[in-house]
Amino acid sequence: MLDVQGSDAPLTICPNGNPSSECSHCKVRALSICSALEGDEVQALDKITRHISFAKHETLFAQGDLLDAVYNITSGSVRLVKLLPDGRRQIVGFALPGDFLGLSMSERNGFSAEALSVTATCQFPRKDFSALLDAKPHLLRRLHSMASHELSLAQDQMVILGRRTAEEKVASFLLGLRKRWARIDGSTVRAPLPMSRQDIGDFLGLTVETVSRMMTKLARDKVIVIVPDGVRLLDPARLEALAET
Amino acid sequence: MLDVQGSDAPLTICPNGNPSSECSHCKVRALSICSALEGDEVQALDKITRHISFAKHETLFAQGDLLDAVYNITSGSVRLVKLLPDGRRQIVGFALPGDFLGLSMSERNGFSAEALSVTATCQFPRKDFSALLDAKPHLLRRLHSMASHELSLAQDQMVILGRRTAEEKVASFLLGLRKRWARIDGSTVRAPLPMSRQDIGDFLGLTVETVSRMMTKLARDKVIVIVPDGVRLLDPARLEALAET
DNA sequence: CGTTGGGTTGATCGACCTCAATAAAAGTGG
DNA sequence: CCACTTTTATTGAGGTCGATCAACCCAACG
Repeated sequence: MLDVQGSDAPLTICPNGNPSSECSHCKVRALSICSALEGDEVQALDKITRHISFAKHETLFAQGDLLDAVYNITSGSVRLVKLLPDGRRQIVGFALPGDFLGLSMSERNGFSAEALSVTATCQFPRKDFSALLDAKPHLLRRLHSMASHELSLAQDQMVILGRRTAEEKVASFLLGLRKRWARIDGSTVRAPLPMSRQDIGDFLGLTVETVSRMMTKLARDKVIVIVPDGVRLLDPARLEALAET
Repeated sequence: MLDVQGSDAPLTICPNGNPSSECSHCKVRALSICSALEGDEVQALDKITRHISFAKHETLFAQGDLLDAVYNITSGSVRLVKLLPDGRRQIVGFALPGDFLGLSMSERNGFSAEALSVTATCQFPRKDFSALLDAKPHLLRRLHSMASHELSLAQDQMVILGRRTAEEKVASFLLGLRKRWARIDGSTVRAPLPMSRQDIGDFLGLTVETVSRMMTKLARDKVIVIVPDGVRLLDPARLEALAET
C-alpha cells in the first residue's frame, strides 16, 4: 500500500487553512473543480474548506442520508455503492484523486461513498459551497461540466453492463481505469487496482469468480501482468481490440 | 398512434415566434428547462427558439456528430441510442415531453437521438443557448439540476442492468416509465409504450424474446394488462414487489 | 391479397453463476 | 519474528437463466 501512515491517530488533519495543505500546493488542483478559480477566488474556497482523511473502508457518506457536505478527493480512492434491499450490490463508480463527490448538489445521496484506502479529501459544507456557486458562475459551469462528464461515463458504463461479454467488461474496465490514472500520475502502462475483485465484479455486473477467471485469462494471453495492487498492461492495443470499443 | 398527422408535409413548423406556439402557451413548460425563466426572460429564450418536428424514426442528431443545437421535447418521444462497432445496441434513455436533449452542452454527442413517433421540439442553437446560460445563472442552475437528475437516473439504470433479473428489469422499467408519464399527463395506471420491444430490450440489456416473455408473464399474473400502444398497471404494489426496489 | 415488420411462443444451447475446495495474503497476538 | 486466524483470490465441477434459433401470428399497407 502506498498511503500507509500511522493509522490510530485521529484522521482529521489540518482543519481550516493549514499552510502546508493550502490549495496553492495542491497536486490535483488542475484536475479538480478548483481549476475554475484563480488567485484570490481560491481563497474564498479555502475559507470553507476542511481537510479530512478517511481510513480504509471508512464511510464518507451513506446512501439515503442528507448530503451536508461535498468532497474533493486529493489522494486515495473511493467506491460509490448502491445496495438493493436484498443485499445485492452495484458499484456505480470509483472516485480517484481530483474527483468531486456531490456533483449533483442534491438533497440526498443516491449511494454510499466508502474509502478503498486511506483517503484525503477537501470537505466543503454544502450550503457554503452552494453559496459560492451563486457567487461564482464559472465555478458552476465547471461543476456542470464535471457532472456532464460523469453522465457520459455513466452512459458508457450502461453499454458495458448491458451489451458486453465478461471478457469485454474486464478489458474495458482496465483500459478505462488506466486512462484515468494517466491523467493523475502520467503512467501509461500501470493501472493500480485499489479495489477488490468483488468490487470490480459489483461494478461490472459479474461475480468475483468470473472477474478472477477473466483476469487470469488476460494474463495467460500475455495482454496484462498481474502485479501487487494492480495490473500492468503489456499490450494495450490487444486489450482495446478485446474491449470492442 | 396518437400524434399522427399528414406526414409528407415538411416537418418544420412555425420557425421563430409563431404566436400559437409561444412559450406562454406551452403545455410542458413547468416540466422543462424553461421553468427557470420568468416573464421577459422567457422572451430572450423565445428569440433563439426554432420549433421543429421530426417524423417517426427521424434522427435529431447522430452519435459522434458535433452538437450544434440542443432540444426541448414538447410532444412525442425519442430514444437515445449508443451503437457498438459490431452492431450491438444499447439505449441509454428515452426522452419524453418536457425532457431536454443536450444537457451536457458538450462538443460531441455520445449517442444518437431518434424520434419514436412524430415529435415536436424547441430547438436552440448551442452557441446562443450557451450565451444565454452565461447571462442567466439560474438557467444554468436549472440545467445543472436537470443533468444531475439524469445522472441519478443513469445510476439507477446501472443497478438495473448489472444486478437485476429479467423480470425485475421489466417490472422496474414499467414502473419508472409510469412515474414519468404521471408527471406529464397525470395518469396513474396507464403507461404508453411508444418504443418497440426491441428498444425495451436494448434499454434493459435483454433480447426481444425475453422482454416479450416477461410481459406476457406479468399479464398472465394479472399484474398488468397489455393494451394497444402500451400497458395498464393493474397492481402497482405487486409490480413494485417484483421490481425489488 | 401478398408482403412486411412487430410480436409471441417453443426448443435447445451456452455464458456466466453457484457451490465447493484450495491457495495466497494480510492481519493479530504472543 | 513466527503460529494462527481471517480475508481475499484462484481454480474446478455442475447448474441455470437468458440467449439463440426457428416457427408462427397478426395488423398495416400497397
